Amino acid sequence: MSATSLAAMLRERGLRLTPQRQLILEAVHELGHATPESVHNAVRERAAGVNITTVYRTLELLEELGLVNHTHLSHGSPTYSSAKEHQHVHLVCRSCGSISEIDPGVMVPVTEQLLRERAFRVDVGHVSLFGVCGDCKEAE
Amino acid sequence: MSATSLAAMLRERGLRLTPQRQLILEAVHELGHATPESVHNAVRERAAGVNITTVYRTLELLEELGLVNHTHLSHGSPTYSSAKEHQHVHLVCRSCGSISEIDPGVMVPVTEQLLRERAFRVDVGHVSLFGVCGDCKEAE
DNA sequence: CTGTATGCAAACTTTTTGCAAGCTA
DNA sequence: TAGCTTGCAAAAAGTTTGCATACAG
Repeated sequence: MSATSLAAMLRERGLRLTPQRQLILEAVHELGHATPESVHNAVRERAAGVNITTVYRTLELLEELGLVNHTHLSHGSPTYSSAKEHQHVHLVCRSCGSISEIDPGVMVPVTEQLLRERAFRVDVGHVSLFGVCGDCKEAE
Repeated sequence: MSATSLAAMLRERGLRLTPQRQLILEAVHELGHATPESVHNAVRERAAGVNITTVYRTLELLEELGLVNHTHLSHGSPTYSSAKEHQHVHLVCRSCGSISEIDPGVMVPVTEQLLRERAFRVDVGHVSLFGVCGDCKEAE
């Protein structure tokens, strides 16, 4: 996402491009799995004064624009990630808490069936699958 | 889930069967999609003194025992449901907020592939798929 | 200039923790 | 009786809101 295209998307809605919005979007890209708090920390390294409130408001805005998605990977805070760059499905181990990313291609059979049978269009960038990973399964 | 089998599962771990634990488990069964708050309300109709703290602690316990699962259907509170009775996958429309349940069979291709290729065992009772439902898609 | 965006502070909601008293086994 | 459980209160975490100031266009 370049600054100019972000600016264009904002302007289409009568909204403005601000340093905060650029920095927050960049932070989500760089962090990969970003909670509001981790975004806040990352942004403050570059611009000390940015407020957590602005982070919340901007993440919501970026999600409306379709630039980021959020999902719940564990208890507590939501996790945001870039919508455009390499979408992925999360595998969350409920035993050791590890999070891995897999190619969303694995979901194709499901998404096609749901589209066909229920006219439901799954947002693949939003999928988290919970379960037990190989390492923890051995240890059981 | 009968009271006696709950009692047995608890005793195996040196834990105790209490009225609160029975009521909370029953409430999850009856409610289907139960937030901690809705469980609290349901339980208080039968036993006024039960504290929200106990609801949180008990839901966590019941999840450890494998009797309930939780998932995040939207922003905010987690949603608990019975693990044993008819497992289902949730379809959550991010446009109108509607939640529908589908047969977990739709996930079989995915779960089998992940088990085969990554030794990851998906907990199907825990899956929520976000996207846009047919009605909202028409309206776009 | 106009009106959107931000920072600040405070309120709110949800969840967790510590501890004394109560109750199950 | 022993020690697991509960209720209560307070703290902690996470999120939202109102408003005056700052700033993008």
